Amino acid sequence: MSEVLLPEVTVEVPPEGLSITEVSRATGIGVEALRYYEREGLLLDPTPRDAGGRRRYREGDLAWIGGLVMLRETGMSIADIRLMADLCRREGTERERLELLTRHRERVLAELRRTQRHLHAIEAKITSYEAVTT
Amino acid sequence: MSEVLLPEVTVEVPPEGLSITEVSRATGIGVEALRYYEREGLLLDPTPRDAGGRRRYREGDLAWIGGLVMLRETGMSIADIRLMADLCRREGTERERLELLTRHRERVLAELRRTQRHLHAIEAKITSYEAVTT
DNA sequence: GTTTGACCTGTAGTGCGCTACAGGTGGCAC
DNA sequence: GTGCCACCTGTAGCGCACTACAGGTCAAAC
Repeated sequence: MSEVLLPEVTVEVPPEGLSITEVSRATGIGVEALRYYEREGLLLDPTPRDAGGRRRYREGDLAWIGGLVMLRETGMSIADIRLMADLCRREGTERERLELLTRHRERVLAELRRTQRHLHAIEAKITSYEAVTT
Repeated sequence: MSEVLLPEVTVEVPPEGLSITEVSRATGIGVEALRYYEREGLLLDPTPRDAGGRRRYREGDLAWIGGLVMLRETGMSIADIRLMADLCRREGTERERLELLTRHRERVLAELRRTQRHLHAIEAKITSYEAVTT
């Protein structure tokens, strides 16, 4: 079975899991950043280890990391992601999770709209330069 | 005459210009940041001063700052904005300015599309939580 | 058995973009 | 003339999110 990590990324996860370097390559997150996220409590639970103490990421770990990437890349702070992880560890916190996500969505939407406005202005400038440089 | 600073912000600029605090309020940029931008060579030319050495921003200064805000808020680095300012001080650099802007537009567009993809995923999650918490 | 290399922990350092003083000046209000 | 306040310069400090060691372990490769 293969795991949909991000809309544009799919990974095959063998039964023994993936090494940290493999996850890094699949997600685009650096190895040090992956360890940092774990240290900071951003993962749902500590990554399972093999006999030698090395991290082995399973499908569930990958799924969570996929979500984490989306939150990070849309600008959610480390502190808020930790909050989300803390909530997801406790049952009956669905309402709070929903609130956190909803507030995040509002911020992302506002930022998206602002960027689009600015983009239009930038494109107008580009057009005027194109007229000059032809 | 009133100046269109940003698509959503218009300022009345008196003939003697605006003080740094007034510009700060109009643009949302902090006073310290405005001084920092000037120090870093992000302004087209040093802001004109009154007899006492205080900055007095005129329409032209405001127009440039409006553009600067758009570049910053779409994620252009301080270094690249300085580059743009350097180019705009020299004539015959229109082609380079166009290139810089075009590369920036590509980055902004890519980021915008990624954010939109992530937003869809976040909204799907929100929907599923809404189903649970009703 | 030793070399190689990927991994580990713990801690210190980095880059960016501000932000916060400290210490001083200029001009108006009273 | 003395408060007071907004402004000035110069420099130091900060918050965030990593990133880079140093020094060590473990397992397979030779």
